[in-house]
Amino acid sequence: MKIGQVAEVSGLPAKTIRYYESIGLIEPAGRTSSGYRAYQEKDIETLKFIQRARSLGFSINEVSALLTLWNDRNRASSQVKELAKHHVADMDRKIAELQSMKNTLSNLIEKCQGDHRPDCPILNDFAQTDR
Amino acid sequence: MKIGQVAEVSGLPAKTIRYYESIGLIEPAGRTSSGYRAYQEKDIETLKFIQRARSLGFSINEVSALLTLWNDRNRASSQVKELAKHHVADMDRKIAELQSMKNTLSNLIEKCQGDHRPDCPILNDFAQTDR
DNA sequence: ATGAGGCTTACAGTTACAGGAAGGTCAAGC
DNA sequence: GCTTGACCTTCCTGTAACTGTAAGCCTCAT
Repeated sequence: MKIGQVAEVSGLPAKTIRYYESIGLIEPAGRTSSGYRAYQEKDIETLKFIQRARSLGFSINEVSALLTLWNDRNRASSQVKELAKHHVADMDRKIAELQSMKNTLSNLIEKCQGDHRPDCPILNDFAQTDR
Repeated sequence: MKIGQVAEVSGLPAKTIRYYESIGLIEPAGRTSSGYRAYQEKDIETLKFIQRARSLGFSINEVSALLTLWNDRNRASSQVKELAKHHVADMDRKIAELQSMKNTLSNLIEKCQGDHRPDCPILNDFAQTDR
């Protein structure tokens, strides 16, 4: 299979697949006689695995760790669980931060008339020096 | 005031202040005879404004727009409100995305024993080819 | 054999800075 | 007068995870 088809079935852009190879996340693919990348079933499964993990927000480094665990028949499931829990904790932190920023800004928006007049509580708040 | 003190009162690292100058977000600061940046009260207010806007998650580009609006005595408050609402919508999207990823992963985590045994529903799910 | 579309590499651009090197400046202390 | 240490300067590199673009092969159908 050539990279274009692999891109379709894996859900990852061809460009991204080449990138993953370039940073060493995946093994260099085999090549046809003319130099095109040639993928095996196993490679495609790996790329699908990566796509799935990335879509859940794991970083490339985390995905790399997950791949290692996946390929280690004897790993303890606790290792995977720990990694996943860390990631959930990260997401929780980000959600809380976004929520807090959103709440603050929403409050300011409510106070702003939003008409043709220049007076704006949002800008006034940003400009407030004593907070 | 020199950049170090400005960093303290504005809450922005000196490095960041220089960076903002380099990308044109703020006007180049004045200089002392020996070449150090010298800041006026107005500059400091601007930097505080930027810090506040950035802390609410506005991008540099958005902050730039906000600064322009702030300096335009005749802008309509509706312009500011629109910009802010866009940003809240962005944050809402991000929150929803994170929440969805978190829910999916949390479900998988619950199913994983997390003990010394290798069997792991999380990895199994990632490896699932038919989804 | 020719044209379309897929593949190749390589390099630049994105966002918002942080780290570090090499060197100039300033105030205080001996 | 000199040194020391803190602060300042510019310049370059690195980060995360790609995306865009250019210039040039390869393949296949007509």
